[in-house]
Amino acid sequence: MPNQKDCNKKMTISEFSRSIGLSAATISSVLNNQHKKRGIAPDTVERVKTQARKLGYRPNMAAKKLRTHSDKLCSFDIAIVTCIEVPIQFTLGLIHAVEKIASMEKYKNYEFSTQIVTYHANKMSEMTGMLDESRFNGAIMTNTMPQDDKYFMDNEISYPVVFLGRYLPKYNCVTVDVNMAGKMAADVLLVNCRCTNPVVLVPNMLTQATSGRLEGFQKECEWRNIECKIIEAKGFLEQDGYNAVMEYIAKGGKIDGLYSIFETLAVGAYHAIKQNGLIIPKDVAVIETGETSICQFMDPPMSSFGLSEVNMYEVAVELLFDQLLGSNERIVNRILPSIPVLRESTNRTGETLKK
Amino acid sequence: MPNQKDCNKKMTISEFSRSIGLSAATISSVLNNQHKKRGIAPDTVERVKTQARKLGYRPNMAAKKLRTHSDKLCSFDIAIVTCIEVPIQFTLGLIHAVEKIASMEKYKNYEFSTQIVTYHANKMSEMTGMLDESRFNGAIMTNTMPQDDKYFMDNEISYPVVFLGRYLPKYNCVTVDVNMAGKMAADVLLVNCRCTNPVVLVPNMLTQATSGRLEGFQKECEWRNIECKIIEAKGFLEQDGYNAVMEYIAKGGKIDGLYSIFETLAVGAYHAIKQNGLIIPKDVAVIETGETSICQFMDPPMSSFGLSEVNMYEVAVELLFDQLLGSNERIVNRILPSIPVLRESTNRTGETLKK
DNA sequence: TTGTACGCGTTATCAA
DNA sequence: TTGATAACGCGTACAA
Repeated sequence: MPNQKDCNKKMTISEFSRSIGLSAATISSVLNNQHKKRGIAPDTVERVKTQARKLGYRPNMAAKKLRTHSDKLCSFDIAIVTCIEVPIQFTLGLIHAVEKIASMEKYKNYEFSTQIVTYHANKMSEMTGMLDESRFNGAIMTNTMPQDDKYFMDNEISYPVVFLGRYLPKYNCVTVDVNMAGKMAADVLLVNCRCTNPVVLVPNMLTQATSGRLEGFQKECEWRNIECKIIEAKGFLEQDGYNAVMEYIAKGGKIDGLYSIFETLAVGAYHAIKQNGLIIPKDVAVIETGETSICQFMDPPMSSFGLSEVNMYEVAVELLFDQLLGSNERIVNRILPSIPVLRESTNRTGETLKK
Repeated sequence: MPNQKDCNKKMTISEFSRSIGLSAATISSVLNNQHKKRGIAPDTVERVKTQARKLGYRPNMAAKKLRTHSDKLCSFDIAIVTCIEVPIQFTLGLIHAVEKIASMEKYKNYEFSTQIVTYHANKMSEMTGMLDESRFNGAIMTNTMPQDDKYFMDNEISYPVVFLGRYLPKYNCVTVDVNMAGKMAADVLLVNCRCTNPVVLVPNMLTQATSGRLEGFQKECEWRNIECKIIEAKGFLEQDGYNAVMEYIAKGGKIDGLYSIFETLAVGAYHAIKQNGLIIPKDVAVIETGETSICQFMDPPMSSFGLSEVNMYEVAVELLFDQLLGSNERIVNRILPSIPVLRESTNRTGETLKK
């Protein structure tokens, strides 16, 4: 009898049963601590436990749940699907949101089990079981890349799904008005700060959200007849933002205003700007996308785009839950406003900003 | 026939079957896009789809997997268990680690499905199914609070589990040498920086890891006969760290060195220190626990404790996987060294630090 | 003290 | 074109 480690197929309780010469019922009761109630002989208990360890037997969860959860409350398996390459702050927000929404009164009779599913950028088509309802009952998709979006448009997901931060006409979406955000960022830099050499800092992979911001920013610059440079970082991390800006300045690139369309990049950019002896906001005004908790603790506090009082994650999760319960048939597209939160990094008038 | 929304019990395909007057097999094939292959009549297909939407029918994943995945490769359900109150950067590292370790050659015949399970601080005892192998085959426990640790010591988890960042004798653990970290932090502040008014900044809830650091720091201060003050923040967030330090200074508290045992708190503390006109490191030297990507981009770059080349998350995940496959019976306790990464925030000699 | 038989909800196969 | 039936792996009531 090979143990689990040497065997591709998952061992079942009946194989276990054969290997030890006891019935499956006996084994089951021992492994679930029911042996006292059932009155199993102490040395049988020991034999079973020892053999379980030796074989590396692990019960099949699907079978176990099927048998056990049947008459319990109604449960759903949901997934948070995210691309592994993007720093997954989003995922955190979603996990918290699931916890919070699930505890709402209206869902008290339901149980939600959350899976995390990761995939590689633009490789969604290589995943199996994403279109059919064969892995989970519902999902929130986030951080998808253009190829992935295309895959979902060319094909059809057959279960409730909410796309977060991107708009795909066929599906439920919760997005922010990214074009508007880009436009407003440009307005802040060009009008408020009177920048003449604005620069946009972007990651090397553009999602629908990030490219929308870039576009909004560029259009506004164009309209105002001001040239706008683009710096492409080699990834999504602080270090990538730092490297990109250092290189740009070293090459003599001009800059008196920076719009970072990804938060972590802005943190690195801040450092690069200061290291070049430039002062924020006097020499370079900075604004970025993604109002997270550290913005106001940067030095100087960094202007950003927030989401007012609405929590994007909670909106997405509640939408998914309602779709799961089957009330809404129609496709929902919620566009949340993107509100600029102006701080010192774009304050060139020297006025004290109200708290 | 009530739809899913009005019914506590989960609707099954046979109820669906009765409600529409078709066999379960027919319904199943339609909902799984097998109707072409099976030659189902077009209007039957339509009827089934319509009814499915009307009823809000969602298949039972456990049953589906049981039937479908049987002869596929061997799969395990694992969980990342984390307390909801703590900002879950740890969770992120774990998710990435699972992705990475699962793709290793030695696990190519296995499939891992990752669940996220959250619970409230010190309320582990109120969770169901955490001791028996009834929800997942294995788990990584992190961010547990003292009461939770006690619960796990008083009871027995019957499946493979790895505790991350805390030491519980009965179980596999991957920890860092927190006492040593606390001691070294004290050495940096007291010896290198010659601080005479060291302060420790702690969150309001102490885990085993955080209290170990505090203890190590305090002991070292005591041994050197220097008094050390403790500031307790009201939570784990930047804002909490900021508030706590502002309040301490406002009350006339002395401070010329700060050890923050939680990273986000340090970010807020930085801001508070600067806002009081104090200069880092000249007036206040700062060091913290948790080498994350933003440390080196703070102004000035912040000293911290890192984990050298070993990735704590990956160690934990690989340990769990190996236990799942049943090779190791013995309990493993891996203590990883905590390496100080000194940057400008503790550099009082004015020397240029090597990169 | 242990084994037998059944059913959980689904899908694949075969029969009609 | 559709329905009946068996089987997936497990837990439990009941029989032995």
